[in-house]
Amino acid sequence: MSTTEPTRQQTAPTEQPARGLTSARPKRADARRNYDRVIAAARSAFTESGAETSLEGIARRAGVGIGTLYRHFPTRQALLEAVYVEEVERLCNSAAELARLEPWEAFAAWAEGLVDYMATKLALASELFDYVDRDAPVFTSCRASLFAAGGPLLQRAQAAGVVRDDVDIAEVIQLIGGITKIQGAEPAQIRRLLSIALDGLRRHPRDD
Amino acid sequence: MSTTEPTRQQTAPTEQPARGLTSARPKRADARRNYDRVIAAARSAFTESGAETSLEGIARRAGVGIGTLYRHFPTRQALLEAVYVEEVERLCNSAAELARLEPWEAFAAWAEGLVDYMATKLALASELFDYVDRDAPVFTSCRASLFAAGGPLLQRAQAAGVVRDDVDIAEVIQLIGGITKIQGAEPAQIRRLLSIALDGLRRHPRDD
DNA sequence: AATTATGTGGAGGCAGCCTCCGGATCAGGA
DNA sequence: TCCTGATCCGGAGGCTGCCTCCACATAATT
Repeated sequence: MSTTEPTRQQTAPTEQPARGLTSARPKRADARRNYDRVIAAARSAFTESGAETSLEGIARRAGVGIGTLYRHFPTRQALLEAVYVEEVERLCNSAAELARLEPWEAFAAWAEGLVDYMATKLALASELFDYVDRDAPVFTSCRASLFAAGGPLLQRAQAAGVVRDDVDIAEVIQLIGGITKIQGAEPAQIRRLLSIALDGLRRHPRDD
Repeated sequence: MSTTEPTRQQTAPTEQPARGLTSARPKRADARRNYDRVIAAARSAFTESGAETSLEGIARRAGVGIGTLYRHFPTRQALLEAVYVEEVERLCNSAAELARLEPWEAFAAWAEGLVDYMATKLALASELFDYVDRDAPVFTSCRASLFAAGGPLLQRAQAAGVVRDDVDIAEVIQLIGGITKIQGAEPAQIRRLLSIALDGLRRHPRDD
């Protein structure tokens, strides 16, 4: 198990993973305005044209110079991340509400939400999931957020005996990430594939 | 406009899908020699440095001019495909031998072989699977080969009642492809994730 | 209003993609 | 063997996108 030990920090004591993820926003008014403009332009550009969109195009779209874009996001990755992080935060917040459902239902719903969501942001997900477990600074904490959000749901399901207990949230997310990255498949089909994978995770009480 | 659309005549009037996968080889001696050189260089370059390798580098490596490379492979895709096709053919041929095993074992073994194999060729697979179901001329027939090889194994397993029968080979391959594309995971971990997914496909005779 | 810290934007250097065509090379006939 | 047309080679060059750098502009502060 080379990569970061997944089973480690699922429940990490991260206090406000939800807010502190986004890299420090600039302070001056114009800087902040441009920062937001770039993110907005990037989000729509990535969503529409995939992650291949040129950064120069995004800058143009945002009405700023290419230099400004690079000032805020020194790397293509950084920009991808900034956009991605926002989206993930939103997703994580949904986990809280799912706690009301039955263990399995909650877990499955979260997984489905993840895929569903990713389906629309495939461009981002596809590019970013490639860097999971790599030297991704900000992305690591983002992943931690996902863990923190999904981990409890998984553990609850495992405690209830409806999910095999030899998996951790990192693996589940990787599995889902892999399915998410299937391109050329209808959203409905992806959901079906997910349900198959979930079925592999499930453990029927009277089973075995 | 992400990718250019020179997807014109790469295909040519392909006769047989099984053998004619590789695009028509050139006729003149020197041309054919260079064609083979480029493919060889591309294979090792892609395997070593991932699919990001520059075409110019491949041309240099092959000892030919960049123009020559483009003459034979008008598109980056075309080159990727040419290399990929050869590999897939080899994989497909292995399916025949698996027919001796039990239905489930044969099916699972094939799936594992697929992942195993892809793991080494991740660079290729990752890039190419993105184009599944897209306007990929030659690649389509290549996929057909995969279907032809894996389909019977799946059907046999379904007939024996050990695999749920509401899936087809295309979905299975997509599922596996998705898992294959999980990066940052150890081969062993990927195999575990596959086994989970396979478990979702499996149908125990006394189950349900 | 003046000063200073901070931010802007695009020119420019670099690399990779791809096209184009003058010249080299091959194949077949005299 | 030599000639000749068909075929193929290869790299210069145009283009786009990545990223850096810095003279200039603007917000914040005094």
